[in-house]
Amino acid sequence: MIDIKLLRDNPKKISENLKKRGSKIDLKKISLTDQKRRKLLQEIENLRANQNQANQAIVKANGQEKEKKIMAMKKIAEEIKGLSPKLQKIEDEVGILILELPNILRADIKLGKSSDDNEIIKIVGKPPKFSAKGGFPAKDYLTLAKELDLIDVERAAKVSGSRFGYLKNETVLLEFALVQLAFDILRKESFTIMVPPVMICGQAMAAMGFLTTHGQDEVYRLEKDNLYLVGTSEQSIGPYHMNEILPKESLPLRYAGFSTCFRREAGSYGKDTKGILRVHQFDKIEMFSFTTPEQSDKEHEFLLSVEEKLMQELELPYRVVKLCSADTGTAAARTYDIETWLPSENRYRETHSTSNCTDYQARGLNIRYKNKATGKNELVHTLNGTAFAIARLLIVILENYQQCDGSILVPEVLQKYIGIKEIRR
RNA sequence: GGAGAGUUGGCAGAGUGGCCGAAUGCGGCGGUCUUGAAAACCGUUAGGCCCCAAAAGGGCCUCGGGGGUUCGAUUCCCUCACUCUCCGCCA
Repeated sequence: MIDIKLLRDNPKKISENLKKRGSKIDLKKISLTDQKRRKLLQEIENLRANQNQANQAIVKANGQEKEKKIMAMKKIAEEIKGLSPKLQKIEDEVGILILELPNILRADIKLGKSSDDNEIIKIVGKPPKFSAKGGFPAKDYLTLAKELDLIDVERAAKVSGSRFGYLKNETVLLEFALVQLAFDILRKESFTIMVPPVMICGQAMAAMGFLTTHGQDEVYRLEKDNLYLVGTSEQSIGPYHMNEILPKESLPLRYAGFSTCFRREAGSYGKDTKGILRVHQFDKIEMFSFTTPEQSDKEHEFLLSVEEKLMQELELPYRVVKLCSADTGTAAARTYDIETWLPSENRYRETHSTSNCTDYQARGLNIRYKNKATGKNELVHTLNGTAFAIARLLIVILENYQQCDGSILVPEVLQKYIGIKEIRR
């Protein structure tokens, strides 16, 4: 969440930010509710101050006088009891409204209306030219997977419904090879690797910025146990340091988590319905950093560079895109996507995303560090980035590494992990 | 799933209705002493919110979370969460 004080001190900054993002949130309503809240809070605090003073007097008094004073206090106690639920209600209201406000965009974010306005930062590698090179048209990954018995979505539909898949045979080997490659590289870059919980409590989910009215539709909730399934391990790594004050020397603090990710994909009916590009369940390795405010932009570039390194190791053609104002997610102040070439669609598709969430998540999580210069505890910045979203990586590997004879080469860097050089039947 | 015990500051650990944001010890920070260090001694050491343009200052809240009893709750009651021990079940 953003700092509610900003609503008082610099509401213009917020309204301009909302405008850039194309958001229609009613700022006035939040502002008025907050004013009401503070007024009521003052009232109650004054009454409590009275009460506290009077209680001191009661301690010292005796006999009849004590009785008298106690009787007098009953009225104030009643008054406070009457006001408290009102305050509670209005605080809840403000709490919900403030969660809707998106993070303040970084100054370098380009104004835009949709993903069409995203900036292409760079293009690395060349898309393979199938018809020219091998004299054959590129098959899409589902065709390849069917021919080679690598992915089964038909039977998954029977067992689980739409948007699920079984990985089979070499795709399973490839998954674990990708995991090993990622962890090998990330450990060298001082990430602490982890396998985090995939079920988290509501407080953690809300603090990470995923329980907005809009976001709620996207997450699975386990009603009986009041737990949420994570849509990315970012959601369980961020809260790892909830309510802690981190030693400044430890920053930047880097984690990389492997987890299954669960997404309802509520708003995406009809979009990417085939195959495993957009599924309810997939595995992913996610990077996550805690930094000081000064470090975070540099760390963002670092996370992007790690993503690129991983892609270059696999020798996949990709481009880097900086999302425009309208396409940047609620919690993020800046987001870069990596889009990898997908031959069957003859275009780049998103495989990675890295965001600087500045203090937006840290505020809700209450994660701080001691700033020695000011002597105060200040909020850290949090950043996240995809190392490998396995399902999508499998797709781009299968398609980009396909051969004219229908087999698929295993990227060289992965061969040592699985002991085979190609997939063929 | 059943039975029991617990949850207090950075840590350990007192406190069983008001003088308790909280004894004491350890740790941390600063100082004295010392060429330097250790020891000893002295001092200091939680967080959040509100008012105030800011500073100064003032106020409120927090003893696992929430609720209740009471003029007043760390202390009594209810409830939830978590931790530990034993039994059952289980990979």
